[in-house]
Amino acid sequence: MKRIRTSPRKTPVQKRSKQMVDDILSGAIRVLKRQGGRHFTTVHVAEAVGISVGSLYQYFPNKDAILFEIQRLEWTETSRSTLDTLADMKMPPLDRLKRMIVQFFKSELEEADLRKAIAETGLVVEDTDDFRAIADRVFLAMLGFLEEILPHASHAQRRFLAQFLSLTVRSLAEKLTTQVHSPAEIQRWAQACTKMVVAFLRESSSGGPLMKA
Amino acid sequence: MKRIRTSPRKTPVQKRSKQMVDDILSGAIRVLKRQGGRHFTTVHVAEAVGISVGSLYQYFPNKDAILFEIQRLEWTETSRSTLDTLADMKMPPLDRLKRMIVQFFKSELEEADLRKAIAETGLVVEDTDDFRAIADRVFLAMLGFLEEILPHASHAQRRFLAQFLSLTVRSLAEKLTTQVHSPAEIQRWAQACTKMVVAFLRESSSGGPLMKA
Amino acid sequence: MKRIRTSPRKTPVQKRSKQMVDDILSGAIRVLKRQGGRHFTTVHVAEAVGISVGSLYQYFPNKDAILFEIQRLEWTETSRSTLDTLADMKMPPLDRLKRMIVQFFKSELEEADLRKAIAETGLVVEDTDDFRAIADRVFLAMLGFLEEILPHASHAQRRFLAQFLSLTVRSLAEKLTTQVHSPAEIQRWAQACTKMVVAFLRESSSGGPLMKA
Amino acid sequence: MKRIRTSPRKTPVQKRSKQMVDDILSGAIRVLKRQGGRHFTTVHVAEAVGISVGSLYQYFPNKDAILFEIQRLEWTETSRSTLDTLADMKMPPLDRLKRMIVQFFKSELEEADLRKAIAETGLVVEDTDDFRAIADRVFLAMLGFLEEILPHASHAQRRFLAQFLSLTVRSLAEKLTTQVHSPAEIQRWAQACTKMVVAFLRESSSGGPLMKA
DNA sequence: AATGAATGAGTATTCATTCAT
DNA sequence: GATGAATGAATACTCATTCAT
Repeated sequence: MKRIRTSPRKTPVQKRSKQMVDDILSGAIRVLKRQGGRHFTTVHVAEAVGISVGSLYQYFPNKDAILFEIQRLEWTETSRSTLDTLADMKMPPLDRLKRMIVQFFKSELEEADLRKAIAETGLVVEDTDDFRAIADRVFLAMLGFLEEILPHASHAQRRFLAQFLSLTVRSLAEKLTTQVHSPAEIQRWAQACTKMVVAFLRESSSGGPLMKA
Repeated sequence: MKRIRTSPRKTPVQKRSKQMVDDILSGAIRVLKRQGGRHFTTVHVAEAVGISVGSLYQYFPNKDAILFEIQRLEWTETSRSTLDTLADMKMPPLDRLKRMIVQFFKSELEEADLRKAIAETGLVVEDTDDFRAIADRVFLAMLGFLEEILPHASHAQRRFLAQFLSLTVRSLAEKLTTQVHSPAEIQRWAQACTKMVVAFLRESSSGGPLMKA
Repeated sequence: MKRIRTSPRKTPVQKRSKQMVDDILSGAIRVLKRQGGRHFTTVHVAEAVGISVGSLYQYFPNKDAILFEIQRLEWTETSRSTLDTLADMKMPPLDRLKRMIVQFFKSELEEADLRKAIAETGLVVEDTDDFRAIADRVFLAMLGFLEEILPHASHAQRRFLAQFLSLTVRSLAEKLTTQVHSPAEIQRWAQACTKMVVAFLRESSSGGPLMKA
Repeated sequence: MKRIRTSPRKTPVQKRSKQMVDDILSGAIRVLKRQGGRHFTTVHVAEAVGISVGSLYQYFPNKDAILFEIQRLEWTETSRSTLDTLADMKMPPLDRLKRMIVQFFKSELEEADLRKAIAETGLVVEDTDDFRAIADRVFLAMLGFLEEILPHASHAQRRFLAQFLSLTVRSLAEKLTTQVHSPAEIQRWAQACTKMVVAFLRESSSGGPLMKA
């Protein structure tokens, strides 16, 4: 089982390197979107960036590392903006939840073709430390949120719910956006998703009060 | 966009051929599970089956067709047993739903490593006629089920719900089983899933009665 | 250098065999014309004939032998009708020559696509006993013709001329018909060819008389 | 109908590349002459050149392109030296014609085995732009020559003659040299060919004067 | 005699990665 | 640091020929 070496050969420190890494990643994304995952080659990427393959390998130890980093960034970015919303105390909890879900679905829609291309690539990253780190962050945010709205639930129950809800929303959004591409439709699904999740939460808080929306 | 040619070059005749096709598929599955999707090659499969590459190509037009067929069979089988449960009139509706979800999660768990290997292969089959045919069958069964338990809902509403629920359950089950492998855990998630879905249905039937569980 | 085994594994004696051989050859010709030389395979031929590959090999020792036989037959047939004309004593000699050339060009035109397909096959047969046998027959006929019209030339001179004229006409006709496909054009070239040949003969007979046309 | 892609994937830069291309071509020619067209494989060529297959493909997009280039170069070279002779105003016209024909036959003799090997390869290039470009150049040169010696002929007549003579000489030389390999014999045939052509030209100029020989 | 499934060597082509310049 | 030519293992697929039934 081929381990994915993710770390760049040499840690990029200077700004120049950071810039280069970014350029490579956007070049790679361009190649993925344009040619699909089956034609994603290092030479293509280097060409798209306007550098040589050799230079590419100065910043990434191998091809998979590039794909991996693209995934990681997308997740990081999506989860960050998503969690910001969830933690935005200016809104009532359920509004935040709803907003977050809609936002998340939209952002998954935007990345749908990229995700498809990465899938064609054969890269599978679900069981990776970096991935789990992000998932953990989401988990914690969700846990915080649940403490807010389900103060009477047991800790264990909230832990489970946090994972359950994250995974449900994420998996549905990912799968959906590979099949449906109309923003209006996506919106509708996001609303249904919200409704379902809320119904579930309400049920789960039975006995205890669910905060009002 | 490379079309997947599914049908064998020559229609295999009789039982002997049927046997051969089955052997190839199980060989292919063995290779996938043992070596992962990245080493799934025609030669490996032929070796695993104990035949020559040439013979392989007598029964499948190309490598993708083998993977495709594995997927198709898995889906067909899973959806069939799943739908049988949903239509089993000996049980009250919500019991059937619950049972179906648990069953579905279990069967996805069994196929988890296979699905991962196929994913590593880079094959993307979501937008394929065969796939959609199966999805349609599931959709219709779900529609029938919803007519039973949500008799007062509009047709359009039921259509949407049918798609929504199918996709939700399927995407959650698939994603979950790539990460969690303990049957007990899976069971727990399946129950939560059921609870969520039922809560959602109850909410959706508000005004009208939801059959008793 | 791979020798071409031309003789069938077992000499076909009965009518049935003769018939079969013919069927195979016409099937092969059909395949050549339809699919071109690059896709000329034994299985295709067998299918076209409506028999099994195994049976094919009952009548021809290998694929090249089929191609070879097609060539041989075409040559035999073309040369036969051609030589008949040359030997048809009812016409004055130069009329026969002219007629023969025109006829030959036409028949090469008809076979042009077949010849192209065979060429794509990579079969080269020029230096083969069977080929030389036919060439010899043509040579002898031409020699006879030259005795008629150049009675005063030396034997050696006539021998050379016989070969020269045969090869000239044949090579021109073959090359021409791979490039020009309009019958009218071919006719025109055949006439020019005749004129050239006659001029040459007249010149070659200088001193002695060239028969009147 | 498979188009032949001639240009290399990437334009090779500078002299170094030019050298490499030349090396590959001579290696390919060596392979063709040594092993014949049936064993002309990319691996063999790479070995003969002393490089890897990968490098081969840096300079030629596919196998056919190599063969094609060999042919093209041979034609270019042969036609060039041939046309130089035909245009060499220091000699009287018919001497130039004679010399050209002899020269052409000799050069075809030298390339005979190469041509045979290429033929065995199954490559058919007659109806290709590059080929026609060369043929056109020959045609124009011949046309110029005919203006010189047949000033009274019509333009149309000269056009036809130019094509006719080119094709006649070329086809005869090619065919002959696949069968006869003695330089003395070739010489003799070239002379006969010249004589025939001149006789034909004389005839064609009847009425008008043909320059003195 | 006929069949056609099985064979497996053969081949073109790709592409991640290295390393001399 | 940058370059990009060179590498060559990897791999899908073909097809002439055989031979058990």
